[in-house]
Amino acid sequence: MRTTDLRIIKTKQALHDALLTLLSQKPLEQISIAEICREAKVNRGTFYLHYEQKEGLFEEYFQEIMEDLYQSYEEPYRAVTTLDTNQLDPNTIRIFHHIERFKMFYRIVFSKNVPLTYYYMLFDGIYSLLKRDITSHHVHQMEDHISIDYYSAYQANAIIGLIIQWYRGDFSDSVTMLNQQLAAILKNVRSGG
Amino acid sequence: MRTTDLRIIKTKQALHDALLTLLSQKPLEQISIAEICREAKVNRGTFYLHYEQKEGLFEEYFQEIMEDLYQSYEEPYRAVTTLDTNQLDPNTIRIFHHIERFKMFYRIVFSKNVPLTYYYMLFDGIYSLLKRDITSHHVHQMEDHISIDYYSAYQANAIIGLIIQWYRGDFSDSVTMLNQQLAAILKNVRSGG
DNA sequence: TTACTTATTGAACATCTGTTCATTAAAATC
DNA sequence: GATTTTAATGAACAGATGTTCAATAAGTAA
Repeated sequence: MRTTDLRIIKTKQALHDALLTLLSQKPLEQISIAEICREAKVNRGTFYLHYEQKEGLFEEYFQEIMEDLYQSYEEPYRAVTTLDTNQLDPNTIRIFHHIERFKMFYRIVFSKNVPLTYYYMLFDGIYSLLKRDITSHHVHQMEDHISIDYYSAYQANAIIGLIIQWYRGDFSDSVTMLNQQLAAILKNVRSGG
Repeated sequence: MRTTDLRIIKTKQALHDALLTLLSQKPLEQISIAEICREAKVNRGTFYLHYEQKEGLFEEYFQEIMEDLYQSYEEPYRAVTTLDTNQLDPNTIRIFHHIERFKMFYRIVFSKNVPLTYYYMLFDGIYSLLKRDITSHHVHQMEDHISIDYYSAYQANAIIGLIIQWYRGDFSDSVTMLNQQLAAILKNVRSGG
């Protein structure tokens, strides 16, 4: 099962394409493994050679999306002009652009019947980005008995809380609005709300 | 389908009991609907008359757990003695006792392969408790352009972030530790960490 | 008790799941 | 190009899913 084998690459590509095609027609939970295999013209047994569930296949896409999240986070911050009130955590704030860009994807990730796995993938992504920053920039200012792991989990999931709220309003609020909300919350809480 | 019909009550009770029995033997994802029905001595078609998935059955238990959460939140705060550094949000802090009490349950709720539904049930529970408090106590001190909905979602999910971290360490940290972490984080962030 | 209402049953159906295995064929390696 | 390695196939399996339907029995109401 070396991943460089051309047969494996072809099979996976066919399954990827089939999943994308089907996802444009119906939600993930209504797509069966058998259906994906029919569409991909791949034997069903072959599917189980590479994945355990259709979710595993979906996860491979998610990895690519997470790559974009990391890059969004790294890239220099530009749209500061709209936010006059603060310059806090511009890094954090870029996350909403990423979500917006892949909102079709995140509509799946946040839907009720999907397994928690995807949630954790997003959580882990944001968590590790924040943890890196917290470790390097904030640790010297922090209460010394705060666990960095708990603190990072707290902050990462708080942001996802905003995203959940955003998702539940079908992403109808603008990215700017989300940025402002986060900025205002951080500012408010610091000044002792 | 009136819920007072004795036949319905008996059927649901049998399914509940069967689920509990099976949950003591294996995780939810390994339990099939057919298995539950065999154990409950209820026709499989009858199951579908009341629920769509086994998750729906599990949800009914969750409602009871949520009742306990609400009561935990309401009940007078007692264990303040361990927390000398602050008196902030004692209400919030009582949540960890509740999680601890039902940790067997929450091990299921936070496991990877379970649908997001349960997460949302917990989220909605904490969200509505916080929102009520935020609306009644904090609104006059808050930045006026902060949406209470976003703010509540932020705070509620932040707390769940701590719980996720706790869960991932198999709940080995003490409730006191969690209380201290939350208190320290809130204190830290307020003083401008 | 009787008559009415409706939840439950069992059977059947097409489809899906997860797994196994010998066979085939496509790659990698020499 | 020949040989070796191994991925993919097709067929078959027991069991699960989700749905339908007429028959039954358990409940409600008079």
